[in-house]
Amino acid sequence: MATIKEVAKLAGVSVATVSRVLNDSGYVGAESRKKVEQAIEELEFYPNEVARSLFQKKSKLIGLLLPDIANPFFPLLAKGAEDAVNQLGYSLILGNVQDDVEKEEEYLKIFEQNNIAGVLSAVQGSSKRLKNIPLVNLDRVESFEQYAVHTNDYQGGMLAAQAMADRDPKQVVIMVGPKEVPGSFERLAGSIQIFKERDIAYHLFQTTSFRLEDTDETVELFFKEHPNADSVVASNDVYALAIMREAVKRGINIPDELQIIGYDDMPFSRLTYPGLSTIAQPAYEIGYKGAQLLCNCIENKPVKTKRIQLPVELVLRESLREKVEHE
Amino acid sequence: MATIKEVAKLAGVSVATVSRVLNDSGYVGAESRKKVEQAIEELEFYPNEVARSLFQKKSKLIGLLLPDIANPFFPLLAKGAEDAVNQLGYSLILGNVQDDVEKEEEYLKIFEQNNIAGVLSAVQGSSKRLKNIPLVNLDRVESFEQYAVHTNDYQGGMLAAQAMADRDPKQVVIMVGPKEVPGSFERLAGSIQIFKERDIAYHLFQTTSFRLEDTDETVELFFKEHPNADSVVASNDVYALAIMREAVKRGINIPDELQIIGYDDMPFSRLTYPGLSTIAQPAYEIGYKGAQLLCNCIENKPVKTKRIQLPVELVLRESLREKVEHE
DNA sequence: TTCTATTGTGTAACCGATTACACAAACATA
DNA sequence: TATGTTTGTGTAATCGGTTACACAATAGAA
Repeated sequence: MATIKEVAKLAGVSVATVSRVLNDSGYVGAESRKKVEQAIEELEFYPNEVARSLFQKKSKLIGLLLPDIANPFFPLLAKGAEDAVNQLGYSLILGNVQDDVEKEEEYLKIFEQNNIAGVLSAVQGSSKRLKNIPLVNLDRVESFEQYAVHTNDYQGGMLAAQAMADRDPKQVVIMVGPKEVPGSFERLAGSIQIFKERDIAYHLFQTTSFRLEDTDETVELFFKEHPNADSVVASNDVYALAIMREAVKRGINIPDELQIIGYDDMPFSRLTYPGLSTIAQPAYEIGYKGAQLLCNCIENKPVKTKRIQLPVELVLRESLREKVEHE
Repeated sequence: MATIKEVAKLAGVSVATVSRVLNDSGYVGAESRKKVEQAIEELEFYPNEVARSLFQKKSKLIGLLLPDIANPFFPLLAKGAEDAVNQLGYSLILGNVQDDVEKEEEYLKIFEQNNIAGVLSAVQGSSKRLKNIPLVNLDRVESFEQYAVHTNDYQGGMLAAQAMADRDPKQVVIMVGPKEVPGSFERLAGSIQIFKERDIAYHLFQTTSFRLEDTDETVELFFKEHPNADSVVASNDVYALAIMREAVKRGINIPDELQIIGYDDMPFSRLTYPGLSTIAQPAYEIGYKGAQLLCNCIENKPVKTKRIQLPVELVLRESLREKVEHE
């Protein structure tokens, strides 16, 4: 890789002039500019970001913290973030945290060591150690002063419950996501409100993690605790599908004997039959908008709102029964 | 963030001594070492990787090139890579290439600009521009001199075809993956060998991409071209599930009227019912082993084999009929 | 014409680490 | 005791950029 010195030499100017051409800063004569551009072309020069980053104390790298990239919600989010970030001249350092606080801390340290320009975080407490590094929370909201892109979990919980309530549920079970996930509580509250309003009884089933490895166990437990469930509001699509599978396996007809609604609208939720009805979360958008917001912060551009709320949406497929009118 | 200078001052030594303590290099007196360690502790100092990287012309970052992170094969691979790399003190820069050659080139440039230590690539031609940067190909094999971790696609193709051939297929259709994906051809060859040996007729159906967005279109085309297919060897799980869904929707019984086998064993392939029979690719392992191999190259450690081949495995679920013996 | 403002360019310090080299002290060996 | 080796430490150069500052040349204003 050629350096700025070599370019300067070939162009017959000083490194300062080359740098000015590169950054379009300060005054550069037409003559010099041309010579420098030619030299750059000839040497196929492109500046070393490490050197730049050292001086500026700020790199073109953005840290992306994910709870678990194997959870199908996050690749989509990552893709959105990557697209946005890439368009704006940044790149992502991937921090897969596996719901492990230590690993999260470790990554925040690594980020700092690399003069990261900002952090996109879909995990809990990332804000602590970072001093002057902008951070945007994705999906999960920490506190109200922080930047965040998220969805209305309360509304999502309501939508799911509403869809269920409209379909003559007999034995409702609401799966509640892990306590540490702030959204879980909101969703639950939304669902409960609807069921209370409609005067429909419900049971709760607490899941302890969103990790893909734990589904089998959880599903087994679910059927043990709620063998007569006829209407399930699941905490995400993975659990919904897992329950659906187990149900079909047991010869329970979906949706006649057991109807179910998921949460997220994972890409593969429409690949099953019966297709999973679910609350669609705009994972890609969350990543994309979050990255845009972060880049605006990084570059001190005016930011309209610190918090962007994206809508969720009911997606009806075959896992819910026909809607009962006049209720 | 404290610097090495501040540590030196607090400890009453020179920066060189601090550096020696940090890197356990050269001679350091017991007295000095203790003072430095105390200062480090007191200032919560950790070295700036950017400065280190500038001098060494080599960072602790590894580039990860993926064709499409939304394709569920790759998050798993990424997770494996991340786990390994992280254990060895490196971090990943995510390069999601979207099957776009330009974006790939762009990322390779970005990687160079960041003094990347090495590249893990699951995309085609990444080797061109890199001069002295080690690269390990994941899943896809380019040429025989290159480092790679991959599976035996030929064998995979055979396994899939064998499973099918053992189950009294009447109308076989083999879905062939995109031509650009080297493995596709191998798998096809493996499958064809089996069907030829068994004297079973088959049709081919060419898919043009592995991108998640294109499934609907492809499945529609598939049923138009092969309405009477009774045994499908799919090019991956996503297509297999998509076809299964469409079939069930059309009232075609799985597996009695149409049996199907996928490829990959995605996490959600076991969440459907009927569960998808498939050829399991060790995506996580590919990433993990690939990252280990790369790190060994980077650190000039002895490498036993340039190419690691991992086994694939037939996973039987409900999408295939019962095996017919005595054939 | 003279003075100031604008334009153009180079020199050198700087970012925060690593390390070659010089030098001194302590130790071992002859 | 003289000499060589090992140990310990600091100074300064270096990595590849950016930019403050100095200075010169030119243009414009008075």
